[in-house]
Amino acid sequence: MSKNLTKREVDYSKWYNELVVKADLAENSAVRGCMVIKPYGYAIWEKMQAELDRMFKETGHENAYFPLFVPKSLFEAEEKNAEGFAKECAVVTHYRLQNDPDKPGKLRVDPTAKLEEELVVRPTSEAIIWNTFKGWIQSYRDLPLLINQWANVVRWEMRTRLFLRTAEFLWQEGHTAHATKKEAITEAELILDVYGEFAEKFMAMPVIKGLKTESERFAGAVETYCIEGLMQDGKALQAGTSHFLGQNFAEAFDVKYTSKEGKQEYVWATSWGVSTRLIGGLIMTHSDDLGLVLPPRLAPIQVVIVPIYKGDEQLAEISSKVDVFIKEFRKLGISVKFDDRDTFRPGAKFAEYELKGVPVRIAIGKRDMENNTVEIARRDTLEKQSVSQDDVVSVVSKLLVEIQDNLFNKAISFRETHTTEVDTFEEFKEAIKTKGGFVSAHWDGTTETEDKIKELTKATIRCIPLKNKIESGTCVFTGKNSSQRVLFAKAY
RNA sequence: CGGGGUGUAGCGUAGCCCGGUUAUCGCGCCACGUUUGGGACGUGGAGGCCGCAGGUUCGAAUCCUGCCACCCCGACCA
Repeated sequence: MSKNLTKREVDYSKWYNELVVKADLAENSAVRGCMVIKPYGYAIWEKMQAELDRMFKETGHENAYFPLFVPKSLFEAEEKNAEGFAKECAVVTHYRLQNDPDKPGKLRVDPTAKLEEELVVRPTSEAIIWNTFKGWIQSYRDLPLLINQWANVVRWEMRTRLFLRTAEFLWQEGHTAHATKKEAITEAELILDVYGEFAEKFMAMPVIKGLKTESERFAGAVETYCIEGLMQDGKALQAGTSHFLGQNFAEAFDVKYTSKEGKQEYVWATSWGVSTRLIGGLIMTHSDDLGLVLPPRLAPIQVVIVPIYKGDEQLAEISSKVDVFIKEFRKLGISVKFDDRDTFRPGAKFAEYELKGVPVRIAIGKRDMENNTVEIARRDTLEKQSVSQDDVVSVVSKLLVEIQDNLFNKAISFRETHTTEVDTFEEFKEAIKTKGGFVSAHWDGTTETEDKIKELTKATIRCIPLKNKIESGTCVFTGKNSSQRVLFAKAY
């Protein structure tokens, strides 16, 4: 499984295990595909959460929390949405266990404790939230309603893949209600920009903003916007989506408001989300054979200091110097860890922090103490330099910015060299098969053509880029007229 | 749900075809000592219902039957 995370055939299980272990309850297939996220992996998620949460709040959104369980009758209210998720819902049917009369010491479901109405474990929360919004919205003065929820959801996928498609995952889901169509579309696009900025500025993962085709659209949406990243193995990753829901949910849940003119109107809606899949994207965008490579802005530990010493006396001397650095780093908001464990040798520590993707490592030993220097190593290029102790803090803080930029630039140039414009289906097949990455081609706009191409090449339309230039051409498959290119790729 | 594969210590494995003492090796773990500028070394030690249940046999990790789990490839999907 972990081997699928990048193209290289190396054993990633070791560093992968630093982040996550799969839930593995003996003899129990029920939790297949769920994750146990270990503290270090979770810390990355917390960093992501913090930044996204800040960005949502800066754009006027508020957090709230809604139930995990959705009564089936609510779930099925918006038909397309219900139909789209029906195949992957976990359902609660009973509320009590009892001792099993046939098997002492074992429990069974109490057959008398059957629920009147089944409860769906949320695969997404539109239904329960819109049922609640009905009570919150009466007047145009109640709008816009801009709500976000941090939560877990469950989607019972047939096949799971760690971080990218787990049965249970953590995410944020935004749900908004607006007075006008225009305002709702603006909101969906605003969030897409937030996601794009987060991906590029924080994750250093370049993304293409675009629109989904009809077949890839969210169930119940009028339009689905997305950001698409490109992983090192040439496969695309849908990293976030923002949906313009029209009035579908307002109609399904009868959410109306009284306008300034005194008329009853249905509200307009959006929903949007990103999940722990982003951790998978982060891993697959930057990691190398030595382990994770984390962009400084999301690294739980930005700088690690490893002392090299013989005996307590040397350690004490080094520690008092390091204490000064730590104070200065903290003053600048740089997270720093001093690893003075005497149970591991320096080499083992170096390897460990490379595995964990810590952007900058400082080593300081007796020799450095004599020369008033430290050794600074950067994770992205693995370069080392000797720096005067007087300059450590300024050098490192510049280096963190440089690493962040370098990771982004590297990923951008990877994407550039793995994006191919083609005009014939032969070129198309060749590009998908041998090179991977994005293939930019004209498409006649029909689902039939999209399906055929998928069948023949396994590539799907990732998006119709928003910043597309209009150029007339002919569909790479059918030869029909087309006004713009779309991006195809094999995807996760 | 279809097609293929694999289950042996915390992890990775040898042994299985061709049944035969006390199940192999490496990593990791524990103790002591020596070490410490790129994953240290030595000595000693702990850890196994060989996936589960039946069967064949004097004898099963090995052969047979059934079941279970996991992985890969499809269908589905953020």
